Amino acid sequence: MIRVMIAEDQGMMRDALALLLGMEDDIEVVAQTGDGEAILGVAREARPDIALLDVELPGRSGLDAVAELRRGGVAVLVLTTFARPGYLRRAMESGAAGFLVKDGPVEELAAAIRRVVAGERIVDPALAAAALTAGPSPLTGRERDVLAAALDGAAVADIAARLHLSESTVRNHLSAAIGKTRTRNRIEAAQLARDNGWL
Amino acid sequence: MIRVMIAEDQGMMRDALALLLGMEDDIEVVAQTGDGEAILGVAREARPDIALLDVELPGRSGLDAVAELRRGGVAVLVLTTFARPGYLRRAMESGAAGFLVKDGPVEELAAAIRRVVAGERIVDPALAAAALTAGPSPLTGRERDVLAAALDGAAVADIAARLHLSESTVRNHLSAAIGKTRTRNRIEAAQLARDNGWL
DNA sequence: GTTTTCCCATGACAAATGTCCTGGTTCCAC
DNA sequence: GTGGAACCAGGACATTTGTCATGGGAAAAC
Repeated sequence: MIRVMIAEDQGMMRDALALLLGMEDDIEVVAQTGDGEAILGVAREARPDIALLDVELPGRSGLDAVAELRRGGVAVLVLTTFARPGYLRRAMESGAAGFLVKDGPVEELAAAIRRVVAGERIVDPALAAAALTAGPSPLTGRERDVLAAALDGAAVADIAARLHLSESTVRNHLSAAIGKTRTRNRIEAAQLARDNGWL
Repeated sequence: MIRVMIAEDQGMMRDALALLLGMEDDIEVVAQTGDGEAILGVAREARPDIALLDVELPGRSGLDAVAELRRGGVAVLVLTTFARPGYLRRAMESGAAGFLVKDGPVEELAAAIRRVVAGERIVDPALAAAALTAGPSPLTGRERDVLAAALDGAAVADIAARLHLSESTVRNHLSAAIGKTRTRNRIEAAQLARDNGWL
C-alpha cells in the first residue's frame, strides 16, 4: 500500500485528487493540507511514502519543503499549474523525484506515483527542454528581492523602504536586472523573472 | 438524468470533475472541452441541461459564452479559481444561474448542480457582498483597453501603437484610470482592475 | 436643442524611472 | 594577496510617466 499525502490549496482539486487516488487499490491517501506552513508537521504525523506538493501555496511554497521531506525519507512529486522552467529546476535541485503539470490527464498521476515509488524520476520532457535552454537564473539575490518587490507596482521609494536600502541602490539593482533580462522596464523584467520561476 | 458539460482548461481538474460527477446516480457528463472557442459548438452537439464553465480559458472567456448558452436553454454554472467581484457581476448579468469558487469541497459541486437544475440561483455569500461593495466598474471602454494593454508592462508608445491612438491620448486615459482606481501608477491600477474582474 | 459623457488630441510641466559613472565594503577562489 | 563578484551608495543625466488645462467631435439623455 502506497501512503500518499497531498498539499494543494484549491479545495476542489484537493478533494478530487484524494477521492480518485483513494479508488486505486494500491494507494491510500493518509493526509491532506491546503497550507504550505503545515506540510512538514502533517508529514511527520502521517508518515507518507510520497508527498504530492503544489508549488503555489499560501504560507510557504511547496518547493521550500522538498529538501526537508527528502531528508525525512519521503519522496516528493511536485504538481503545479504553471510550467515554469525555474520551478522544475528548483524542484529537481532540492531532490524532488518528479514534476508534473496539472494540464495532463488524471491517469498520469497514479502512474507517476507508482513509478516514483519504484525509484524512477518523472519529468515532462518539453518542460525539461525549456528548463535547459532557459538556463539557471542570472539574477543575484538582491536583484531577485528587488524584482519581487517591484512585481506589484511598488515605486522605488516603497521598495527601498521595504528592503531597508537607499533609493539609489534599488535603482541600480533594477537597472541590472533589466539589463540581464533584456527587457525594457522593471515590469517586463519582473514578469519575465516570475514566468521563468526565478522569484 | 442531468446532462452536464464541462469547460475547463486544466486537464487534471477537468478529468477529476468528470469522473466524480459521473459517479453520481442522477448526473451524466455528456461533453468536455478545454477550449473557450469550442464551448458553443460542443454545447450544440451534446445538448446538455447545464454547463460548468471556467472563467479563464484559452481562446475565449467562459463568461462570453454565458448569454448565448442561456438563449439556447442551457443553464450555466460558472466555476472559477479567482473570487473576483467583477466576474461574479458579469456572470450574473449575462444570466448565469450560479457562481462557484474552486476553493470549496467537491460535494458543493454536485449539490449546486442539482439546485440550479431545480431552478435556484447559487452564489457565494461573501463574494456577493464583495461584488456589491466594490460596485460596478468605473472604467470607460477605452480606459479598460488601455489598462489591459498596460498589464504586461508595455510602454505608452507600445500601447498607442497597439490601439492606434496618440501617445497623449493613452496618457490621458491612463491618468483617468489611475485617478478612478485611487492608485499611484498604471501598474497598480491595472492590477486592481484585473483583480476586480474589470478587464 | 442643450447637457452630459465619452472619445481623441496637444502642449507644458513636475515627478518617477532607467542609465552610467564613481567609489567603498566584504567574502570567496585561485 | 590579488582578482572577481556581490553588495551598498551617491550624483548626473536623459527618458518616461503622470497631471492638468484646453478644445473639438459624436452619441445619448433630458
